[in-house]
Amino acid sequence: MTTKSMEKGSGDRRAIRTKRMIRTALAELIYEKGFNNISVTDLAQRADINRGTFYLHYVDKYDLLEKVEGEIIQELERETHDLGSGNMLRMDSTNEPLPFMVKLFEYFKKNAAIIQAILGPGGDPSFDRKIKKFIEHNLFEKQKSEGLNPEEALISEEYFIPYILSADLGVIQHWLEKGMRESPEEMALALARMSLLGPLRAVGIRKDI
Amino acid sequence: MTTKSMEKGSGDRRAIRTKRMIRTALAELIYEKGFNNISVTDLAQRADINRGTFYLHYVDKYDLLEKVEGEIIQELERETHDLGSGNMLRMDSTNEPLPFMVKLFEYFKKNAAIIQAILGPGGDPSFDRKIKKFIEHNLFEKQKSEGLNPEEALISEEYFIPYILSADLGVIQHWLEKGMRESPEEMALALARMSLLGPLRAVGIRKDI
DNA sequence: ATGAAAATGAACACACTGTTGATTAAATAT
DNA sequence: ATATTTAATCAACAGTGTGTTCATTTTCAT
Repeated sequence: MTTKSMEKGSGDRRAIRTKRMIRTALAELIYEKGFNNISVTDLAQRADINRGTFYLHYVDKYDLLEKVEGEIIQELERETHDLGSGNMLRMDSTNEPLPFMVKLFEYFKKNAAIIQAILGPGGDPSFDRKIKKFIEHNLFEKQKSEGLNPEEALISEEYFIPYILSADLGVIQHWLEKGMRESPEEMALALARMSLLGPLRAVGIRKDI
Repeated sequence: MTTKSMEKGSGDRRAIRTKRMIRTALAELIYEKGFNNISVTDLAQRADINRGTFYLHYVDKYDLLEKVEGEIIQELERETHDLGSGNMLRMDSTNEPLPFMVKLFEYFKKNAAIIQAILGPGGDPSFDRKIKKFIEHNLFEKQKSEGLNPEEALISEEYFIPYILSADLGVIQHWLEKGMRESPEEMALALARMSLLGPLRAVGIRKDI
């Protein structure tokens, strides 16, 4: 887009420092009082910068949130784009997690503070959808209906993807909130098993079906 | 609490009318511009009432949202409390949906406008949790771990409930957004099958496991 | 060391807030 | 049908946060 580097003032130490402090303040404040109740004044105070400085980098607090979310998605794409072929529909072992899912849990663990804030009750309800869309692109890419036999389908094809995506994200959130006690590998495996066998059989009940 | 009826001014026709108009305005405006960007002034204009009148009923817009959400949960409880025994863990037929789930879809269809607004991207991220908690109380009440054999569990018991709750709500949201083309019975049955058999087998892929 | 870029501090009009008091309108009760 | 009670209106108020500007100071890159 721009002719110079890539964005206005992203090369300067000060600008980077300022943005970092604003982002940290954002995570803290969302967690403390919810995004709704945050003012730019709050952010500036918490980040220990002049209020005017905030407007040097962001239009308003919504612009800030949007950009932070965008950077998270971009970073996720960067860290997972080389993990191709790990398609959900081809997964056949209940003893090996999908590499993509492992990476996902690892990234979430690494950036738990800001992600938990945005995904949490005081966060942004639209981020949920952005994450799901990202996961969908990676789990069900292209060959969506390959190997799918409409004759044998017990349910409409339309709903099993939202089912899995929501389930996965729900488990991720639960894991985050409970302090990330399990390893990314354990979690990714648990998800694979629940989607393959069904949550009820995977947990040991209902092995009779 | 109060000695008189139950709440200040809830018996008067005018008060009821006003509240109804404010609620309708709320649903519309959330849908249009998101709860974040709504002002009390907006609500009053859209509902065609004096701004001061709003403050006669609610403290602020957050109070309004909270009360609307509370009423939804209360109404749900009222409409489903007689549907006992429909426990998820005891469900054994893949041809009969849980009555509780059918009722849930029916209620959501009946109140689609406001619920879609609050659950949607411009809505309240904490409502998600309230709904899930309500569903959990009804699907997994009390006898949580009955019939559960820890020896045979492939995954930690802790995660299958969040898995199912998130999956269910995700499917409900998808159904709402796509215009509620399927009947509540169809949807409840699809959910039952996916949780019993696993989403992948239920849709016709992966019958080999 | 010098020019460029970022951060500061103060000031500004503006929009929305939440409250008040006086007045009008409409519902309920008898 | 009228009296009484309750809700809604209207205008005005100070208060808070907004987004912008401009002159000035500080820091960075080279």
